[in-house]
Amino acid sequence: MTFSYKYERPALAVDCVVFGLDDDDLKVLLIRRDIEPFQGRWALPGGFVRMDETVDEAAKRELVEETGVGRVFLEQLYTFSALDRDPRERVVSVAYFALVNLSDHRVKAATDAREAAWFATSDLPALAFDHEIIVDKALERLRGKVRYQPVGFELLPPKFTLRMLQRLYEKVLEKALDKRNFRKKVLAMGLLEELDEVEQDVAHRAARLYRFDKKRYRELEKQGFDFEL
Amino acid sequence: MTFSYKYERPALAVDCVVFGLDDDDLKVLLIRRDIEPFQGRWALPGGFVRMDETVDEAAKRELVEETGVGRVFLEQLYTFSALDRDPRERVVSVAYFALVNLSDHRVKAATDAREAAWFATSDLPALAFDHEIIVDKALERLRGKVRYQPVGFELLPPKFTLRMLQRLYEKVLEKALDKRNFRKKVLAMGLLEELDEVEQDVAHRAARLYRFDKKRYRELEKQGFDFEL
DNA sequence: TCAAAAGTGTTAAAAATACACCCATGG
DNA sequence: CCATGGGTGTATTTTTAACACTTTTGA
Repeated sequence: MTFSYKYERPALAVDCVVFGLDDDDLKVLLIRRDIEPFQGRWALPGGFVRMDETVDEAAKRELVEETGVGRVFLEQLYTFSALDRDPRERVVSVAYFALVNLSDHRVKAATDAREAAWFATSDLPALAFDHEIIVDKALERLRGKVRYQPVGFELLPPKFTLRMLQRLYEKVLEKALDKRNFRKKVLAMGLLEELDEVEQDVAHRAARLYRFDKKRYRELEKQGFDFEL
Repeated sequence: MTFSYKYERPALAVDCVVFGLDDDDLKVLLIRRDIEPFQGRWALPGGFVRMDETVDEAAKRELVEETGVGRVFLEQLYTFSALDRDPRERVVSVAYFALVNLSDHRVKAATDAREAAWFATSDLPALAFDHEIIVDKALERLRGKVRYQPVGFELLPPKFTLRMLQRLYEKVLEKALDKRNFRKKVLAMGLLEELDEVEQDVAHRAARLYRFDKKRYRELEKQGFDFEL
């Protein structure tokens, strides 16, 4: 069966830039292509948009299908449409960027049918299509966003130490931050719930755990509060 | 002649939210639809993407064709893909937002073959398709952007008074600003070139004209300078 | 007892805010 | 001469930046 149109149309796809943070680096989730074009190369998870789903839904679906990653922060990034971005035919792709708590997803991605792996943003392999450009755009967006929206927390487990939070900001913004000033500022916002728990299994004094108070943030937001770090 | 594909594909369109500023208000450029669906309703300028152009190019082209607006600030906004956004068939639309100096374009738009007109953002008519949602998204983006990128100048003539600049920020951000503090801050950035000219034909003391120094901005930007107002 | 990171305050500089009057110009 | 907006400075508060030592814990 085929579908006929009066005018020629590009194919429509989605691609997802999934960021995760581990002890060392900010990472991106890639899958290895098992078909041409770019067979064997690493690429962003993605695929074609179906007629019964929005592009948001397509991005979510592809993410689950290809990497097992579900229930994560996912936001539309940019639409890429260079005429030759796919050698087969004209494909316009709506890119998304996602933030996940890497420790939740480390295993899944590695055990999926298709080879999937995390790569440090500072050390990416050659990518298929225009995916390097897409990753660059996503990084730029993440760096801009993290400063005035509380999206960084999506990269951490629900309970985290202030040190983990600071490292996150340092990795994303690529600059060192002063510990005391950072703690002062972040606590002054009143968005962190101080828990009666400390981290486990560390070879030194255990740090207190905190939780991001989403409810409180939404309240403050309504009152015109601007997150800023 | 028709084009056949193995899988069904949505049509791909672009829509442009063109902002202009006049003495009273922030305005949006709309055109009146002369065909169904939504015949007679006001809508955003836009149209279908051709196979030999990127979506950026399509947006530029449609803007010129439908409104005569060319050489303006134009930036991709968001891609809209709700299944029922067009009653005829599935159409995915990449929205753009544009900033123009309204005094340059006031006449052109009005004399074009198709009826085009500027509407205050605070008083829009009922729009075709999901165009109200698109305008809202564009407004949100403009408000966010104007504070940390020098895009506001695109809404002014090349030579402007500080009062005009302040009014721009007040209209876009929807809040009053203190005159002295505003002038201090904006001049302290060192991005305004003070001209040896004053405004003409005003019924009171004429204000000095300034020009935005784009070259200087790009230099500072390279050195890590962040515009902020 | 050592290594590693947790936790904690103060001071100085810079930036943001609040605020009011005289001046120049054209009608 | 009056109405309109142009142009200007200071004091206060708030925010940011710089900076170092003691404590806790597990190995």
